[in-house]
This record gives sequence, structure tokens and C-alpha cells, in this order.
Amino acid sequence: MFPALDADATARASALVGVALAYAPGEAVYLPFDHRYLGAPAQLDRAETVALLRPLLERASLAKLSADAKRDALAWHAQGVAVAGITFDTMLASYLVDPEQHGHTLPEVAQAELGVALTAWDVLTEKQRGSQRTLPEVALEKVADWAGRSAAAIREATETLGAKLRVHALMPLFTGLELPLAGWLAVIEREGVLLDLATLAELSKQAGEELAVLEARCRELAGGKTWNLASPRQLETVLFDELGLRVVKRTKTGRSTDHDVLEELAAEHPLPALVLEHRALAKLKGTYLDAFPRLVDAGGRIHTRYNQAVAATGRLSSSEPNLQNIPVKTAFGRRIREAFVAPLGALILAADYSQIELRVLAHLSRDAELLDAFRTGDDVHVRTAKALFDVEAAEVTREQRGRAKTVNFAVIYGQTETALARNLKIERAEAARYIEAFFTRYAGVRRFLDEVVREARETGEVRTLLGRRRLVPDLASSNRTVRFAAERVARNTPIQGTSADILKRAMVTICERMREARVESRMLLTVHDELIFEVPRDEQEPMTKLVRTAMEGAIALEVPLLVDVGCGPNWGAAH
DNA sequence: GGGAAAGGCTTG
DNA sequence: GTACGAGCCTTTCCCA
Repeated sequence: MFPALDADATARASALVGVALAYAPGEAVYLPFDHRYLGAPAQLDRAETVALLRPLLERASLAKLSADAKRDALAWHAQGVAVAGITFDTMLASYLVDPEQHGHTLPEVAQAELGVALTAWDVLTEKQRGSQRTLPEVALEKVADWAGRSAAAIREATETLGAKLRVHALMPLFTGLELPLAGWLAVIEREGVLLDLATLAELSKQAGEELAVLEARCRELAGGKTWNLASPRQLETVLFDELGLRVVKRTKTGRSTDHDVLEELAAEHPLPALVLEHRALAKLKGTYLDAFPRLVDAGGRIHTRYNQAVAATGRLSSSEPNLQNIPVKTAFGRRIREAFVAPLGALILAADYSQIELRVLAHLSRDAELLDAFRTGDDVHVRTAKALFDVEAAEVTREQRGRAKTVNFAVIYGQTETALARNLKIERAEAARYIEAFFTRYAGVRRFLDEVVREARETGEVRTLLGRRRLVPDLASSNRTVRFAAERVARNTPIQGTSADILKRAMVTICERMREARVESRMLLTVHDELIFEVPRDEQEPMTKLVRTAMEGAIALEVPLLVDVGCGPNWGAAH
């Protein structure tokens, strides 16, 4: 099926650069590797191979294909090569065709698209307990064979996936949004964000002392017994067997001690509240305060990975470390954000969309009341509160606004009255009344959501405003639980996914404009509806304008998009 | 001793 | 029997 590969050329290219196969030079380059493989295999000269491949990679018409464009761009940048003209990416294409059918790594795509079983990385490197070969330690013939087959699979999959992108009208999203975004994500990841280690150390020390105090008090309350507070199993024994507290909820294997349970039991005994406090603090210490210092580079920066082919709705996810779940809700948690700092002479600029999902819902549903709320600039939660509690805007209490906010989100998530009741800690009938009141006030929203589900049943898919699709086969399930879950997915995905489309489009535009304007500012982080930048002080004003303009103008909706921008010495102060 | 599952916590 | 989308930590359990 494929022209015979020149074994020597294959081996040379593979081994030298990590693993790259220059295939049919002059036409295309297929890159079956990512940045982890740049371990400079010893057999060949790195500079020689970089020199060999550089002209291919830096010329737009030549460097055509890639399994994972972002990784390639990162890896090559480390070699001093600016990859240009990546025009395909099997990972992103597979993700757009069907985001959740299977994973989108090259072996998974090869299996699904071609029925070809590629050797897994862990098999190639003979990973066994405690040991794994590095690429240079793998026999050259094996590496070459692996690289060659991978490159051939990319070539084949590019054909099949390209056809599917066209059939499903996904090409504009692919070439206009996801592919350019991949390159910018590589730049963002490479840049990293500066951490103030002294702040983290101080907070860790405080947390440690507080945890010790909590442990001592818990021990007293448990009758002098010492146990591991981090163990739900042991806590179960203490609470229910030794203290005789009542069982609120069960897990698969025992009696639950989760947050809701402990909150309820707090009314009967002082211990649960202390355990809650301990858990929250231990979480912050373990996940952020103690983990981050180990992850910073020599320049004090921390580099996350933005996964572009994971979330089924089209959102990005962040890992190693996840910088999209940095605490914000508690006072102590917010102090962790203060450790994300700007270097001397610069500021952190944070820009976030105001209520983007509700605005998207207003646009998609064309509901008159919701459109009016956003066009007149009213507080939409207050509007909902007026409907729920039958009061005038001026009479809405904070408590009522908070409940209305929860109801607004409940609708976006397709929540049922049972779940809303549990969430708001009210009777089911009361929750049902809220939901009914919401849909009476926003009648167009109900029509829209019903229509989304109806159409999804017909077509088997839902789409976002930019045409991103998600398949929902479970709408036809005979299992009620499964079917209802699919209906919630069908209702929520166009809203969450359209918001993701908008933010991604803003990211690409902003990065392009920043490059054109030759600013020193850098985009550092993205958190679903928020973008974080590092901005030299003398660029604060132009950057504020650039970012706001691009975000608010990312797409024209039936309602305005509003962006809040703030600056400060750190992430915490920028809001 | 390693890996997977379970339970729980963080975020938009 | 029910909230949408994610990732990471510790403990527990199982197996070689």
C-alpha cells in the first residue's frame, strides 16, 4: 500500500531527532512523535538531523502533516526550529469528528480509522514495573519500524479523517480555529507562569500548623483515639460505630462521609465540622502548596499542558498540573492565587467574560425576556429572582438572588427538581415551583431546550454555534437513567460548547494581534471563561483595550458580550 | 511494591 | 436513581 521505506533514511531520521520520519521529502512530512521523545538518541548526530529536517519543517508547503501539532511545535522549538504550515493533525481531526467515541492518540486513531494496531509507546520501550527504556536504549530497527508504521498511519488517517471533516462540515472549525489554536497553546505552555515560592512556602507552613491543631482537637473529640483523618474508611468507623452518629447516605462499599453528610451531622456533633475543615485545608496543601514548588523550572515558572482533545463539549482541559482549578472560593484558597505573580516591572491582567453561558443561552433560544435582560444591562439573577419570588427588583434580597442564580445554572445543566431541591436544601415541590416559574418567565428557553433534544433525537447529534458536534446516541436508550442523562448532555452541550468556541476564537485573535503589535505581553493561562496575561506596566493600557475588544468582539450575538478586566501584581489582586 | 478503584476535593 | 464539563490527592484493595 505504501512505497517501500528506505530503511537507512528511516533509521537515521527516527533515531536522531527523537523519532521523526521524513517521508517523501519535497511533498510532506509525517511526524509520529511528540516532545517527550526528544531524548537525543545516542546513535546519530542530533545537529545533523535537525539540519536535515529544518528546511522541510520551516517551509509552509512542505511541513504538512502531524499527529499532534501542538506537541510537535513544542518539541521542535526546543530544537530551535519554528515549525510552519502544519495543515493537519489527526488528533484534532478525530476529536472534532467524534469527541468521545475513543481517545485520540495516534495508536487509538489508527485502530479506529484504519484497523491498524500500532505498537504502543510503553510496549516499544518495554515498560515494566519500575523500569522503562528511553528511546536511545531501544534497538534502532525497532524504533525505525515503529516510526515508519506510525508515519504511514498518519498519512492514511489524514485521508479518512479529512473526508469525515468535510462530510460533517467541520473543516472551517478545524482549519480556522483548532489548528491555529494548537500552535498558540504550544507558545502559552512554553512560556509558563511565574510562581512566588516564598508565598507558597509560608502558606504551606501555616496550613501545616493549622492541620496539626485540627488533628489534636479531632483526637480529643474521638475519645483520645488516633486515626488518619484522610481516610474515609477510618472516619466511617469513628463517626458511625464509635460515636454512634446516624447514617445519612451510603456509598457503594459503605457509609458515606462526604461533604453533604458531614455538614448535616455537624448539627449533632462537633467532630464533623472539624473534619471538613481539615479535609479542605489538607487538599489545598497537598494539591497546590506542596506540589507546585516541585514543578517550577529554573526560572521559577510552572508549565501546564492544555489538552485540546479531551473535553467532550469543546472546552480545553489543563493537566500536569491542572491550573484550571486553582482555589478561589475560600479566603485561604484565594491567597494561593496571590502566588501567581508577574515579574518585576510587569502586572498580571485578568479578563473574564461576564455570564457567558447565560448570554449564549439568550442568543441560542432568542427568548425575549432573557434577550431584554442582557440588552438593558439588568442583573439577570435579579430578574429570575423577581419571577421566582414575585417581588420587585428593589426588594430582592441577597439570599433570593443567590437562589435565583442557582436556578439559572440548574437550567443550563438540565437539572431536575430533585437535584435542585437537594442543592438548595428545600422541598421538592418548592424546587419544582422554581423551575416552573423560571420557564414561565423565560418561555423561549423551554421551547429552545425541548427543540434541541427533539432535533438531537432525529440527527443523533448536537451542535454548537460554530458547528462543533457531539454525538448523543443514548437519547434512544431504553434505560431511563441513561436516556435522561443524554438529554441533559444534549441541552447543555450547545451552551457550554458555544462558550468554549467563543473563548477559543478570542484566544487566537488576541495572540495574532499581540504578535502584530509586537508587544512584550504574554498570554499565560485560560480558565474556560477567563484569560490571564503578563503585561509590562507600559503596555497595561493598550493590552486592556486589545484584550477587551477581541473578547467582546469574538462573535456577534443577539446580546452584547461583556468582559471584566482587572490588573494587579498577582492573579489574586487582578480581580 | 505497583496499579486500579474508591472516595473526596478543587475549579468554570 | 439525576446536575454539565474537567484533574489530582490519599487510602484501600488486589495481585505478583
